[in-house]
Amino acid sequence: MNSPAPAACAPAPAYLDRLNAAQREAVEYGVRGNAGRDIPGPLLVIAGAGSGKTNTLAHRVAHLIANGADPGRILLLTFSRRAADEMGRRVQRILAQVAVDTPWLAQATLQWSGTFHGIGARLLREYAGRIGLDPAFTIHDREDSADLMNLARHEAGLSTRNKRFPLKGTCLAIYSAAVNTRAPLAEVLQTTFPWCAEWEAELKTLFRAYVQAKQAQQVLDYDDLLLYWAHMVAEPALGAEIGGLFQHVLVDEYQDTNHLQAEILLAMKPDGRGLTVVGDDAQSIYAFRGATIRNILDFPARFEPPAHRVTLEQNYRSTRPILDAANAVIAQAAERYSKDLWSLRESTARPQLVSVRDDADQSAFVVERVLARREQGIKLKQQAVLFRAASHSARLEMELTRRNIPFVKFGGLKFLEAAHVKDMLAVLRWVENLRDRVSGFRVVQLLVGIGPKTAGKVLDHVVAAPEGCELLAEQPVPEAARADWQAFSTLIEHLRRPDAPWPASFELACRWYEGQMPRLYDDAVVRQGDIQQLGRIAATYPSRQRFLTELTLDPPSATSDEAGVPLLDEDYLILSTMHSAKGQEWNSVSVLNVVDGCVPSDIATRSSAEIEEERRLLYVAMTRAKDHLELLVPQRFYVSQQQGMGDRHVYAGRTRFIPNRLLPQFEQVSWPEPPPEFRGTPQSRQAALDLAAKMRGMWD
DNA sequence: AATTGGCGACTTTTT
DNA sequence: GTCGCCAATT
Repeated sequence: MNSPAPAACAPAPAYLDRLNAAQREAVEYGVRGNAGRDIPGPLLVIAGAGSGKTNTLAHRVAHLIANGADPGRILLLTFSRRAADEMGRRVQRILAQVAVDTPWLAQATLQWSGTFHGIGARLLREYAGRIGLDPAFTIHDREDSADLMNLARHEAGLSTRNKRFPLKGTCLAIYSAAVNTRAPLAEVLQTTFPWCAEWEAELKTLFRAYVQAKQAQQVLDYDDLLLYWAHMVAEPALGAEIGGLFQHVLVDEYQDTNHLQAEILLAMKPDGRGLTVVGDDAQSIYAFRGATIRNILDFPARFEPPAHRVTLEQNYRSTRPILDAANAVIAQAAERYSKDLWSLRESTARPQLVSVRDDADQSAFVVERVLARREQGIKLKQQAVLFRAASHSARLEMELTRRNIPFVKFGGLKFLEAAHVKDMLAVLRWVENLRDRVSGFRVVQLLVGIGPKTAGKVLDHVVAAPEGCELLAEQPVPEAARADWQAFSTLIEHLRRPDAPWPASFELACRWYEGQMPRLYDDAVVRQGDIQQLGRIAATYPSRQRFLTELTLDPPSATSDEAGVPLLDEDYLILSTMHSAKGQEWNSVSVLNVVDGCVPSDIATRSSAEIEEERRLLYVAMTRAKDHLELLVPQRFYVSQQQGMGDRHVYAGRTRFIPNRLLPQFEQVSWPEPPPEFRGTPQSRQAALDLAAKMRGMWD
């Protein structure tokens, strides 16, 4: 290695100067310039909101590489693909600065960075042969998995009971919760799905059938990517081999990992050497997905000696009044968190608590303020509107569209759930894996004259056929469908050839499907736009398999009002669910519907654990703001549909997370402001308002 | 056997 | 406004 190892007395590299003491400790812990032979012990970094977490992690990765670690043997696990990309960019930027004396460093790129699920998929394909898995397995997204669960549910005769059996989505949620928390079914039912507890035995049977179906069809669901990975590395020999691929494993957002993910890490790095985890227990918001705060709290004690712990408490993001308000909200949590955040960014502007009449006024207010701030030079991209559920922004979206303000919405995305997009993907997935029954069932029924019965027969024949000669053309389809079937089977056979070019074969499939669309959908023209959009995405992947895998694991995270990804240099407002806002920051943040029943969501107030998670969610939303924060409190809150068929409007109060004694942290605002000439009691205002004008108007 | 029409139940957050 | 299931119709 031609990199000069820094001597003990050499001045610290310049890139470390920008860090504060705690950040620097986190970056330098256990890193010694000896070409990476000495692997540091386990490290836990508790990084408060806005404390430079991403930057610190990126610096640690760069520092490891600069000190001789092999970039190809660093595994970086992030929460989303977007976070992985951002981290990669930052590491490269830092290395480029270091590389003045050591040019080879500038070439270093991370080979293994991505989400747990993405990395799992990649490892499973590489090790498929060793664990009895077909390397061409396809991956089901949540809806596909639910469909397969439904198939199993019908076959097990569970759909026609006198008593209603849980629906497919619920069954899958129960299954997933059991897998991800590694808890026995009875316990999961008891704690999370008490209303389904009576079905324990039937559910067990169903899950057994579901697993069998997946295996027969060579498909994996999201949970399998973790589950197979965990079982693979639990095998001592394989665990050591796969763990040994990586000198360093760094995990971001560790507070939102689940039991299964922790198991994977421990199996790969049993003594914790080379392991770094970063997170914030106050920002844990994915318990509904099996994440547990215990992972981060119990991390140090899992090792002997315990993991080293560094806490980043200085917040660089928010002004002091914003941080004070956020701290006050989280301080009321039942559990005391492990740090106190502080900021040096002075400001006299407190966050605003804005009282508006209803949804319409809320949207009008937000639009007005967003435009006003843009006038002051704050770009739309630097402003975000956050909300609890994707549907809460509907009214605002209408208003923005009406006033021609471009926006991009993150979270709650339905692009891949639209029927026509699913059709098209099912074609490709069936081509990839003819045993995939969910895809096949969908595709075959696209033809005229073929329904569930024929489709079932066809799929049985395909599976029964000897490997490699499925002879699609000779399937038992009714006379009426014969001609269409010929064209269709030729297409599929053609696409299945190993030398079928990509993305040209997408176009081919697309042309066939577009032929079916007018018959299937009244609004085929609109839907064709989506299919073309899909084609553009497909063209950015090197192969059909990569396209299918990565689209399932990392679906497009945003939609804009107009079809098509907005140009990067275009300015647009950010709309996002609070969950999708994780890890982001904006100059100004508006939070919609800060109302009880919404935050906390009234569906999530069954247990105190759920309420605590909602509190953290509000905390996450508030701490996204740098300079401006406004929380909107509509007095009349529109509820789209609730079980009780009461009013569609609910008069809800301000969220319970901001009780009266917290009010001094906020500036309280009413909107619309009463016009100056009518300032006074509400009664006098109204009395003065109408009558006088009407009297005069009578004689005009 | 496929398709169409109608009725009832449900509607968080996401890899 | 939508999804899933069932009965009537082609």
